[in-house]
Parts: sequence; C-alpha cells; structure tokens
Amino acid sequence: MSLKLRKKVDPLPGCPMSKCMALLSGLWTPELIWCLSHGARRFSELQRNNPTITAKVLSGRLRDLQARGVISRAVLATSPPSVEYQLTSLGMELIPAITSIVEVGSRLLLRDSAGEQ
Amino acid sequence: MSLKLRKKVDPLPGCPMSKCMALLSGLWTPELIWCLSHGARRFSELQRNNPTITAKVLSGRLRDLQARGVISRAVLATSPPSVEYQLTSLGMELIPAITSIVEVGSRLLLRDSAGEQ
DNA sequence: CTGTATCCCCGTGGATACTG
DNA sequence: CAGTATCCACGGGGATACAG
Repeated sequence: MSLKLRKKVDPLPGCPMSKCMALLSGLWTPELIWCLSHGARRFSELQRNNPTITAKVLSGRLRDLQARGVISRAVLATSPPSVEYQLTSLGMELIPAITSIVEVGSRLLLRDSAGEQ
Repeated sequence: MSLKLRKKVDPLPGCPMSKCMALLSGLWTPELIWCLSHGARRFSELQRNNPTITAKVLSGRLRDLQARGVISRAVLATSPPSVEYQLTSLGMELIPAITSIVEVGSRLLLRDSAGEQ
C-alpha cells in the first residue's frame, strides 16, 4: 500500500468542488458510500466488501460520515445485535459524483488491459 | 484550514474507483485539473486562481500530475521564460468526474444558502 | 458482532527563504 | 517568472489487543 490518496483539507471553503470533496474525504470514504448506494449495509458486510480495511478505520469513517450527515446508523434489536448503515438524502446526492468517478475509472482500466495485450 | 481532504493511498488497486481517485489524489489536485480543463495555464495563473496554494505545493502537484500522465508541461521561448501546463488526453478523461463533483457541490452550496435565509 | 484503546510511523502540506 | 531547499508540525491510518 504505497500510493496515497487523500488527506482531509478544505483548501477553498465555500467552493463547490471543496464542498463536495469534503464529504468524500478520508481513505475508504468513496468506497463506503459506493457500497451504501446499493442499499443499507451492516458493519461486517462493509468489512467483507472492503477486505483490507481495519475495524478501527472502518468505524472511524462511519462516524465521520454520520457526523457530516451523509449516512445514518440504526441499531437493530436482533441477537446478537446488528447495526445498519444507510445513506441519508444528503448522502444520496453524492451518488452522481461517485458514479462518475467509477465510470471514468472503469474506462481507464479497460484501456489499460487493452493496451497490455 | 482545518478540514482535511485526502491522503494519497490506494486501498483497492485494480478497482475502478481507486484507478480514478489515484489520479485525483493530493490536496489541490482536483482544483488544478478543473482550472486546466478550461485551457492551458501558466504557473502564475494557477497561483492566482488558487490564492492560498504555496509555490512548493503547486510545483509538487504539477510534477505529480505530469508523472501520472495527466498533464503536459511546455516551456515557451519567451522572455522572461514562461511555462504552460495543459491536460493530456488522459487528463481530459477525468473531466466528467470533476464536472460531476463540481455540480454536486454547487447544488449542496445552493441548498445551504437557501436554508440559511 | 460491533466496535474502542493504544502505539507509532511517515507522508503531506504549510512557512519561509533562496535561485536561475 | 518559475520554481527549489529546508524545516517542521500534524494527523491519518495500519497493527494489535481488548471490550460490551
């Protein structure tokens, strides 16, 4: 794990770009929002979908996202207790941006594999 | 400057999301790509468009972006010498993602100002 | 199952000064 | 004008162990 991705700073407060990037900030954050855009997920499900994230970081990101109003947390009265996270309406507004990022990334990956052959 | 934005790590190499985010990584990087998406820009122009970035960080980001193949650098034989940066074809592929981010951010900002009144 | 508590490394980015 | 050279503080995130 050598390539670094994003540090949390808001270079231009009040700027559209920063407004959105601030919500996507934090390692794993876009991945988590992407997972949750497909429906509510439990803690362990998010761990399975992101194999190399540690519990500490996962719970950290989830707390951040909740604090920013991007996701909601619901404790289910099951046994053993489980917790479900899902996007808020604010969180859902991020989906177009996330989708665009995924689409661009997919196209770049396709080109890579095409070029290698 | 308290809000943190992005640290450069690639949590899931080979994943579309990471493929794209890796190119957007680094503080100021999306802003710079956004500036360059409107045409070639000189070093000092980029500084003027991003008032709080320091020369060290700006030249660092530009070197990173060049190394990733996102932008190209051209030294113009003027006097005094000037340097022009512009997006490569790879860099232009990022525009849809950046545009999406800006659009989402703009909508969120509009909502904020509407709610405050 | 869903987290929290420590410890620690190191990259990032700011400040400042200097150069061709 | 277009950078480079240092120095430094900060905090994010990994590893590991533990807890309700």
